[in-house]
Amino acid sequence: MTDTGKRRILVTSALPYINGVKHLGNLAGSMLPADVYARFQRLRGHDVLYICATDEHGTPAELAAQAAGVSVRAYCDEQHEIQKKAGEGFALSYDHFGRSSGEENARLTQHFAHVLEANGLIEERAMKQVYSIDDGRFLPDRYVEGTCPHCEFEKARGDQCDNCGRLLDPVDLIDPYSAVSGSKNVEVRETRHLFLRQSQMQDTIRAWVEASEDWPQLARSIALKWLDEGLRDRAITRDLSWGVPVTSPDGSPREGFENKVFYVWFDAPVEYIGATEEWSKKIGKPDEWRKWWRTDEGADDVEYIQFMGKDNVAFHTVSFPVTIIGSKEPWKLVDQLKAFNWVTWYGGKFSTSNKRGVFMDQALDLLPADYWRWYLIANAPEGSDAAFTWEGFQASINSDLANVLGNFVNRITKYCASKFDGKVPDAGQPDDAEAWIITELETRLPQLVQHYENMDFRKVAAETRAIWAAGNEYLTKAEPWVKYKSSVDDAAVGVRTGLNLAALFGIVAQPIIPEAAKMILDAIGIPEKNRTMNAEGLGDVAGLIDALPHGHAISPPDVLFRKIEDDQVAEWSEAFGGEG
RNA sequence: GGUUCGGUAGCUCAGCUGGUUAGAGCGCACGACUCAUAAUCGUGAGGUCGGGAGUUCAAGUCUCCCCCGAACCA
Repeated sequence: MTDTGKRRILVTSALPYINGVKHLGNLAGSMLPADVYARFQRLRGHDVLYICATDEHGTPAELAAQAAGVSVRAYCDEQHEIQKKAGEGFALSYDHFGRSSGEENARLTQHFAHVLEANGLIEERAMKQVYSIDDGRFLPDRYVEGTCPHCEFEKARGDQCDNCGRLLDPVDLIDPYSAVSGSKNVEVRETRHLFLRQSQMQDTIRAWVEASEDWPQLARSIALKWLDEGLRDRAITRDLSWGVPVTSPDGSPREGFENKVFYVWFDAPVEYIGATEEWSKKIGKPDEWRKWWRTDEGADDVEYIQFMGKDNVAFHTVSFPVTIIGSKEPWKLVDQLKAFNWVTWYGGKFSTSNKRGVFMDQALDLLPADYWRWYLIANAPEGSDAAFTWEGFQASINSDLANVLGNFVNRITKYCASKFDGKVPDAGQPDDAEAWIITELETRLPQLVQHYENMDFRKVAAETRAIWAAGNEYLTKAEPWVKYKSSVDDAAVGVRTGLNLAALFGIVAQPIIPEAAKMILDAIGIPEKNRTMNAEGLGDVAGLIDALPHGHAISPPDVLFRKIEDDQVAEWSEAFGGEG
């Protein structure tokens, strides 16, 4: 933190794989909470950089492109745009949404490989691998299929058997054949690959993990589990054409690796840095990324927070740190991790083929992004897996958004329009009701901020809702519609305070439901510069509830949230699955 | 199989280092109000905190065993 109190916060969310639109569970487990957090910290006045990207390399992308009958590059170009659009549709406020297939990532990945090798952490090793004579190439794990040596399933993939679930080595398959051409004309040949000697880094990584005492329990225990089992050396190259080429330090193709690329898990996390460099170029400051990633060039005061699903924890706490720390260069390491469990569909898995679950693009065809954002944050899979159900979704939206927030804004703005000419009333003095709401907010607003800082998203949503609910309670106490009959001035205080509360509710709603929040703040006419959640603003509650200029004109917004009807739930359950 | 995390009101969950009558939201019942998207506000019913044993002056909160669920195992 600088002496102005302005923090520099780097936020990344796990890179979604290029292969297809993500479902709500993927959204809820990394991109969405990262966005909510980034938005909050920006509103606090901090310097936030939120980076994400598509993870494009690897066998699944090649296979999908092949199935679609297009080149991998074309396939990724198309899929990247689709995912980018889906992200925009959900109002994900990336500063940059990059691509791991970009040149920045390639250069950085090659750089890391070179320095790691210079530090003795990468070595070439010979290994046996399946070679397809008809295809004229070595076959990476998933390109080989055959009979499982354990269960005799006939279509086991080289890396894993879909029948018995065991992990396999492709050379152990019985009657192997090429998944590319179907040719059985294959043989086991010796080839060479680069291995990352993670075992050498065991103690260093353990010391780093153990020093990171404030990591959440989920992240820490997964990391320590891996370390307890011992880090294994892993091959970081594959026989593919789609990926980061393996080069010599001078940039030329490495001898014997002309037809190989780095394995996707090695280059993907480097894209956090690569995407930041892409952003840097985009804003016309090609060296700016270094201030976020090089501790010797200004990144020493950066707070770096990673958001990810639990499946990614090992890569972020062990694998990628091996790369970063092993380079012995002053790169920024993660400070805080937030790991999520899964969102399930009625307790089961999302499945495209079985019509179970809603994917990001489909969701936006049904309802505005805010509806999904609210539900997924209020029910974030933090402590354990969380089940999405239409019934829970309906209850949450109708109660929290439509009844508590939407109706509050509606009732106070409409009443103001009908009785006070749509202008913030000037008359009247605060009394007990105003004192009550001030006390209420003086305890709740700091709690809200604390929950954000702790990244407790369910609590963030619950506290946000409680603040909105306090507005309704206030109106019951102030009852301007009753006072209006005896004293218009007494009623005026309640309306004025109510309008200011509506504005405040819009402000605190911004990180979670940005679009609806904007509608509220626009309707009340809050200038952009007054929409912050900084410490000074939230600290002066008495000022907050009388902040609008007296006489200022407001206009009731349209209905903010339409309720979800029972027949819609029935229809969507039919279309997307439901009721287990 | 190993490891980890869970099992608290009908539902979804909070309950930090053990300490007054175990909490919230939804749902439900009743009442109030009428500005509002039949919204809101209040009150209440409802739990032997998965089961068993133990430690302690005191356990949802610690220990052991068992049952059930979920996840991870490169």
